[in-house]
Order: sequence, then structure tokens, then C-alpha cells
Amino acid sequence: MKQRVAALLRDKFNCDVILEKPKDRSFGHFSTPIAFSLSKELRKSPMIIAEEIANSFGDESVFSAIESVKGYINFRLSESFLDEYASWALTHGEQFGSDDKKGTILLEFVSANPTGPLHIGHARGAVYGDTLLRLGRHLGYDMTAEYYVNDAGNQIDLLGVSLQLEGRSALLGEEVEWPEKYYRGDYLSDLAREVMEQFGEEALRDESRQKELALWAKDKILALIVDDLKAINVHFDTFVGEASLYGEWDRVMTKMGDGVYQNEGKTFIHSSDFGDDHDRVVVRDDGRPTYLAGDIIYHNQKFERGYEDYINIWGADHHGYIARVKAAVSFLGYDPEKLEVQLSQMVSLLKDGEPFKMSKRAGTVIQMNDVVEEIGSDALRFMFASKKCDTALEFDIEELKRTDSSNPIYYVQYAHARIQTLISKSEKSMEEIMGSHLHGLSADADGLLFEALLLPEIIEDAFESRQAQKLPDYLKALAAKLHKFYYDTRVIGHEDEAKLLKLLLVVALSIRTGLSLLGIEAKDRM
RNA sequence: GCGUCCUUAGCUCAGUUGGAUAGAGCAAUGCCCUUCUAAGGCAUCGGUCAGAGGUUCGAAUCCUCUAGGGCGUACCA
Repeated sequence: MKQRVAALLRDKFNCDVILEKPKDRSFGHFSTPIAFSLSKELRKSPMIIAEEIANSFGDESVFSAIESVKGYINFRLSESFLDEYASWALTHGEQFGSDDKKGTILLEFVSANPTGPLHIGHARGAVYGDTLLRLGRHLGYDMTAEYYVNDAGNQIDLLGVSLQLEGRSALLGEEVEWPEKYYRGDYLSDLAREVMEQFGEEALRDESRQKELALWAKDKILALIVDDLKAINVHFDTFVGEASLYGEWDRVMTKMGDGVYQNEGKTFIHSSDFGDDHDRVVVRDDGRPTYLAGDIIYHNQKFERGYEDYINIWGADHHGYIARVKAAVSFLGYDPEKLEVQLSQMVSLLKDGEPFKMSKRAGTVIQMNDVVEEIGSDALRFMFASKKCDTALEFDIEELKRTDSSNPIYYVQYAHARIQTLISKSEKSMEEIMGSHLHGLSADADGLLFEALLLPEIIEDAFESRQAQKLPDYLKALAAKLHKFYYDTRVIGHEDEAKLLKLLLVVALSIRTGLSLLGIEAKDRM
């Protein structure tokens, strides 16, 4: 809708025109402050320019009025345009707002280590990534959702050690000496019990079997993670394991050429060329690769698979990592601009007003699945999706557990359910509803219709700007308009009943479509 | 110290590539069910957009500095 208006104006002025929605609807549907920017060039006052421009439009079927007010040019869309657009939306159903954008995008997100269940911080990245995925696919992009599994390195060794110690301590009652770093938590006790049943008590004591147990446990934990994600409607297309990549190592090193160098028996990467504080070690002097090495081969593999764009969603604690990986991508001969890294800031928790520190090793994490059990996937997703992800988010655990009406997801769902109720109570046939024309609507009804028809541009804006929170914000605003309209207007028995129901069908469509892009199913009844 | 993200109502957060009177939810106070679901609506209260300068017709938004906070600054992941 906005695109259509913008295109009209672009033809007229030969340049892109800023279009905005006036806060005060009496100013029309769209407005532009273009006269202000033209005034310097034309040496005329904005008011006069706006007046001239407004008068220069002939009869456009799209607009019913074009007025200049205090230098702004305000456009009012015509009823026939809005009605046509609404009918078009209704016949397209949940494809409303879809597009045929071209491009292949590899989206990597979550990628949590398979050493424990997902905690609440991971959930934010998962929700953000999955929302982007749904938005991008709706717009037509060919997107692949990928999970990078760190199944090599120290943390896997640590997992093996932790598993054995947990088993010996909790199950066998032995006094064990805990190392400085180790994992703990209920999931480890469960796994240790399984080890006992499946491999016998000896497996918990035999240090030579640590690696074997770690690899076994890693798969079990990854399965747990996948289940956790499934519970919030997050699904991945591909999983790439770090360990599976090391066969490529020599080739990748050669490919990086002068990007890497040897010093004191170690291999370094010239990451300082890309703004990193200093060059980083990729291979230690004992030949063991560092964490960065895995990411280098992984990104090489990603680029060799030939996507047009790459989006990584990382926790904010990895931000120092961007320069290093971009350096590697560049040394490998690819354009680092194609790799876009979105950081999802920390989620910090308060408990009774006091900061609550989470530590995976100390076992004081808030697990995602516990929260999902308390408040449900819909509320969790809606809450995380509502916050832009580059701000640290703070919330009280107790507050998050609340399931009363203060939760905005109920507000939006209720709006949809109210419309469904009206549709089912009305005796108007679908033919009659669809056949009616949205002419002569009240100002409130017109505002509601216009808001509902904004969905496509919200979707596009939310995805292209990577600001997923724009969608839930929009849904809340649309629901608010609906609730007000519902209160003010008794639809059943209204002389324009069919017409109003058509309007409400558009609203329901936008809510339903918007929610599904958030991984939430709209409710017909509450 | 350096890098980076941030600071908007009592709390949690929005604020459209700089635009018309800075918004919502929660909390607080008071109204509205013989009205299609009150999981709702209306009203009131609440702001030096951290502070100071600058650019501009116009700044919460852009630039500089200052203060405060998160994260990073590992041959951990």
C-alpha cells in the first residue's frame, strides 16, 4: 500500500519521497515533509511549495484528497482503493504480506554448546532468529536455518569429566575432588544414571572412557536442546558439527595464504588488520586448534556452499569475535560484508529485586524449558520478540511467571477471538460479506481498516531492518484499535453488518498472519 | 586503559532512513457489564528523552565531550 503511494510520488518527483503515517489521523493516511527539504533548493517557503505540489495532482484513483497543511503534504486514500486492497488481501489469506524477494540466506542461530539444556538467555536468540526466519521466508527469501554444534574442544572433555564425577558423587556416594571448572545440574545426574544402566558402574570410574562418554552425552544433550526448541516452535534445517570439519583444516589454512603466519611454534591470524586488538592464536604450540579455528573452517564451509547472504545471531558476549571471523572470511577470499552478525544482548534476571547471577557451572541457570512450562511458548515468544535485541533486557523471574491479563499476548489473542465470535454469530453469508464494499466507513472504522492493511510493510520493514519487535508492536496497536472499535460499535444487527464484518475479517487476517510469523497460533476462542 | 552496546514516565520497554502535541503495558486513582466474551473500554496521575555543547527551518534520533551501566579485551568456549 505504502509502496504503491511511494511509487506514484517517485514518478512525480524523480526521487524517493519520505512517507510517514501522521499520528493524528485527521491529517490523512500518509504525509510527506518533502516541501521542507525542497524549500532551500527552490528558495521558497515550505508552505507555498506544499500548496503547489498538492494542487498539481490531477484526478488519481488512489487518493481522495491531497492537502497541504503547515508545509506538510497529506494524502488521503480513496475508499475504492482501500476496498479493492482489502478484498485482494482477503482472497490471498495468510499469504497476505508475502512477496517474491530473491536471494538465498544462511541464518545461523542458537548454536549453544551441547553441554547442557538451553537457558533463558538462549531463548532470546532462538526467538529472534526464528522470527527473522519466518519473516524472511514470508517475503520470499530462500532461507536455511542452521545450528552450529561445538562438539569438539575443551568443553567436550569437561563434559566427560563432569559426567563421571557427577555419577560417582551422586549415584555411588563417593567423595570426589571437583576440578575448578565443571558442569552440573539435574540433566547430568539423569545422564549419569543412564550411563550406569547402559554401560555399567565401571564406565563412571574408567578415565580412559571419558571421551567416549562425552560424545555419547553430547548427542543426548543435543536431542534435549532440539526438544526444547521444538517446544517454542523453533526448527532447524541443518546441523553442522565442529568435529566433522577438521578434515578440511590443511586446505583452509592454505586458502588463507598470508592471512595466517607462524610464530613461536603457533599459528596466528592477522585479525588486527580488521580492528581486532591483536592477532589471535589459531593453533597452539602443541598442535591443538583453538575455538577460533573451528569457526574459521565452519565459515569457509558456509561460503563454499554459496549462499548470497549470511546472518549470524550471536550472544552479545561474542561481539569481540566479529572482527576475527570477518578477518578470516576476507583472507579466505570472500566478501566480509556478506556476513552480517546480529547480537542478541544479555538477558539478566532479578529475583525479588536483587540481581540473580546465572552460572552454568554452578547449576544456577534458569532453564528455558522451566519458563516455557510456567508461562507457555506463546507468551515467551511474544515477550522476547517485543524487545529489540540490542538492548540488555532485565526482568523479574516472578513477574515473568505471571499469566494474568497483564500479558500482552492475551490482549492480541483476545482481539482475534472476539472477531471470530462475531463471524460465527452473524447470520450473514460469506458471499454477502465479501460482496460488500467498504464505502462510507466512520472515521474509527477507516482507521482500523488502514491499520490492518499496514501488515505487509510492517513485515518488510521488520525483516529488512532486522528489528523484529516492530511486528509485535504493530499487533498490539492493531488489537488496541480493534478492542476500542468493538466497544464502541455493536456489529451484530448493525445496518452495515456485512460491511463491518468484512472490515473485521481483514483485521483478523492481519492478526493471524502476524502471530504466525511470530510462531504463535491465533486462537478462535478464549 | 582500549573496543563495543546502551541510558526515554515509579517499573519493563516502543518511538517509523531527523518531522506536526514524546507513546504503550504494568503500578496508582476513579468510572463503564439488562450492550456481540469486562482476558475489554474511558478518564486521571506520571517526562529537563542521563548531562553539556554543536549541526539543522526542525533533534529522543546525527556529531563531539562528560557522567553512569552491560559485555568484550584468553593459547575458555
